[in-house]
Amino acid sequence: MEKPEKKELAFDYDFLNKLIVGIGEVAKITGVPTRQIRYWEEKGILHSLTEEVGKNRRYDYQNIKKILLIKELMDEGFTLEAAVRKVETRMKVLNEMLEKLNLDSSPEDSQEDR
Amino acid sequence: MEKPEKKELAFDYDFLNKLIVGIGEVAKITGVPTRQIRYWEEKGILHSLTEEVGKNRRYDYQNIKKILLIKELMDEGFTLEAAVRKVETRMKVLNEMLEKLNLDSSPEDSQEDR
DNA sequence: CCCTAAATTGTAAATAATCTACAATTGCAA
DNA sequence: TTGCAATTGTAGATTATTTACAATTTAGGG
Repeated sequence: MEKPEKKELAFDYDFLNKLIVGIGEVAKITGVPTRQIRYWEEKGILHSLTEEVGKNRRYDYQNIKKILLIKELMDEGFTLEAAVRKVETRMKVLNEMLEKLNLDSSPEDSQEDR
Repeated sequence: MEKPEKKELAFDYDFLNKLIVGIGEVAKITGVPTRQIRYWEEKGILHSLTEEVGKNRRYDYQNIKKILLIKELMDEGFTLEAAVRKVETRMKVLNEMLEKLNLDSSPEDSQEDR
């Protein structure tokens, strides 16, 4: 059912987990300007992984995904608040999914071909 | 319409494609210090997506993957050169795979402007 | 041990990117 | 028009990255 090659790429939950990105890259990835990202965060919509105030903001996969989803909805005409409300439930699904996948792959990994 | 939830996470090739990361984040993700990443690049092993000299280096999924693979091999005792040689073939497989997946998933993606 | 080349590391000075905070502007609906 | 949500602008300070030159460590062969 599955080729050995496939495993290599499909899929890198491990990678997604380690993923950390600065605000500039998030802007490039999502198309949402840094200024706007900071604004959303200031409103409590996003929660970046900032270590301490003054230090640069860091975003994980979930954060980036959330930004993308909100942007999509707003492009369709939703207000920020409505978009956030709508995205909230999708994020719950996403989080549960990631959590589940983590449990599967965490116990003892990386004994790959060598 | 076309959104089975499963596809949402599994698998985000689209996301991997847009992914761009700064050198600091790459270091945190891979565990390879920034100084060493620059050294490898200077040797021609890596090719970051730097727009112009003086500007910050940017890395995509393939770059990060390559760094991770090289690091793994070196941790096992390979020299840098040997590790690079070994990784080169794996990267070819990875690239082909990504390319193929791109062809499959690209038509779905719509407006991207702004 | 000595030598050589590979591999890595250190650091200064300049530049790029991000930070916070305060203010201004736009868009829309009542 | 008024009011509020949403966004945008920017100055000045701070953090992160850049290049370049040099020093250090590591592994093998002689």
